[in-house]
Amino acid sequence: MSETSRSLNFIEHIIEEDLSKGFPENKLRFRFPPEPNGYLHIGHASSICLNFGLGLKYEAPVNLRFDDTNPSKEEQEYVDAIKRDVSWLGFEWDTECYASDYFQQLYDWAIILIKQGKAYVDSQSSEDIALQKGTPTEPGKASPFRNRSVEENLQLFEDMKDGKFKEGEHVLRAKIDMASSNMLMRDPIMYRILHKPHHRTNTDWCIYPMYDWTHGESDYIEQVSHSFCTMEFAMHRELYDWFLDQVVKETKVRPKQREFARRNFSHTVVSKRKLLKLVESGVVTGWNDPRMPTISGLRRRGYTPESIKAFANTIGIAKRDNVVDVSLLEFHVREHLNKIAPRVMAVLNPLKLVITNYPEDQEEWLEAENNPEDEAAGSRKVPFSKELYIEQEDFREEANRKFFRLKLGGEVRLKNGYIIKAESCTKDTNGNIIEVQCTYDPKSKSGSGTEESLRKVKGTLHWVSVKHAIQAEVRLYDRLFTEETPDTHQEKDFMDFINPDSLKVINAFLEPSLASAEVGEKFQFQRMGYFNVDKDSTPEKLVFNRTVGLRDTWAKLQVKN
RNA sequence: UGGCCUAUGGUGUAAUUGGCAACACAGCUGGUUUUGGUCCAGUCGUUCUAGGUUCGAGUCCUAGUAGGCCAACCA
Repeated sequence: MSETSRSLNFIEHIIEEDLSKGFPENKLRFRFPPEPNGYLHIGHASSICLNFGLGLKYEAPVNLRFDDTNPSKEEQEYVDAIKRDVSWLGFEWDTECYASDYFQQLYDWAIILIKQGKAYVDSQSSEDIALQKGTPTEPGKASPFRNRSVEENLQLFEDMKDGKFKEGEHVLRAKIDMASSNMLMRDPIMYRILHKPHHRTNTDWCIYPMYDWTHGESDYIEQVSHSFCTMEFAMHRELYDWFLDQVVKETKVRPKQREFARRNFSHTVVSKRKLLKLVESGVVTGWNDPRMPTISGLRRRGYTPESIKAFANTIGIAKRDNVVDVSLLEFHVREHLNKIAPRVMAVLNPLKLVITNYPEDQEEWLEAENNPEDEAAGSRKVPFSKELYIEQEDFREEANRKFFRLKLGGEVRLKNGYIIKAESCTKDTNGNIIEVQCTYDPKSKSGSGTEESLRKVKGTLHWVSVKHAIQAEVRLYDRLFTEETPDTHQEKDFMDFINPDSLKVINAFLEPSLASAEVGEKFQFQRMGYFNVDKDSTPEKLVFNRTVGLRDTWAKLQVKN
């Protein structure tokens, strides 16, 4: 689809309208402003694609700005992870910025506000301040310190900065309107004292600016034209504008905040607080656990940047509440992986198959196509012999016509190999089938062109030669939560809905070509799904993650019956 | 009981700004296929409610209903 024919989302409409009203296109500038207090998740991917996508569309710079005003939650590890994730998605930021770079400017502006009588030092406890704030239906009451003299405010604020007070002793507040229907306008706090080292400014500061005082001014300093954030900040816009009013010069671009709805996804949570809890409680192995909806988790799971970006484009951007079904994300990985992933054969649940009329010591290396979707992918050889593994689910003693797989007396093709017929099977003392005996038609070899090779049989099975197979650990993932919306129940905690079977580790048998597979490499295990090599993998012990299964109409039929 | 935001198929978004409600996913039915994959064809189903303006309303107005957000020295 061409860029020009695509319909615009409401954000693009806003930009187009500004442009048509005369805003110069070369002054367009955007930013992606994460707080480095956790890893980026799939919801952030939407925001990243929005902002950087806009940058690409209008050839405008996009800054990566870390909103690092709270040293008690923020860490360098998160900064590094965020940069890695944005880059991995394929975006390039214009300037790497930090709100902490603006601490001095913010401080200087705060002094001006104090001098203008628009800010004051409040020396009450946070409890008292909260009490005076009123409620949504009742106006707040003025602080007894609201009318301190400018001189006193200046002195106190300087002393705050100089570390003469303990945490919580004083705060700097903007003097706005204690009766505003918008609670955020009731003299919001601009600075608090925090005797904590910051990951960038270390102990240079012991007063830290609050979000509202920082964000709009940072946008202004960077000359960001359009500042997009999620809906929960809608009420903050009035304050954003008020703070901007105090500093803007008409010769410069005045940033405009607009809000869009955050993305919710079925069967998972997307809130850094909740994701942190999953990490800290040990439910998952870390922020990059393949079950996590984080960008690092998806990357490790085997998702591609292309698939995530295509997904983000498809779900678009709007203002209403939403729950995006994971199947849409899965569709996009399958779509991409189908085009690029080499096909290989791997047996996840082995059942031994013995070809009774195949010579004991014979082996053949059969030609196998690497990717039917990509001729350039070429082909490889896979070893065939008398004893093979097939999937347990692919054999039944008896079955109806709907079962296209192997059954006693029935025929099936072994992918890239021969047509076989099941003759008998043996069971253990518990009645479990442990081996199937079959015969093969030597003339039916795939690609040989013989009449027999052209015969149509309904089923085709993947297989692996027992003697040539290599073993690997395979990690099968399922959704992390059993509930579609685990965090929307009033009485239950989202942790109550954790799926105990979200990870299943098995030992699988793979065709030998996989021995040299490298970390991150992606494959389609034919008829099984898409898999990639996990970072835990070593040449001695391969480890694969299942990214996503294939679309499985057979499984659907089974569920119905 | 205050303020702000939102409401279009099962899900997510569109609708040339007042002019035949469209796209993708999911579902269902067939076809092709040496992957029950891919691909192809078909099918299902929608403007929260009630009024109003208009030749004409998803779009504008009024009232209602439902959902989300707001009383952190978090962002």
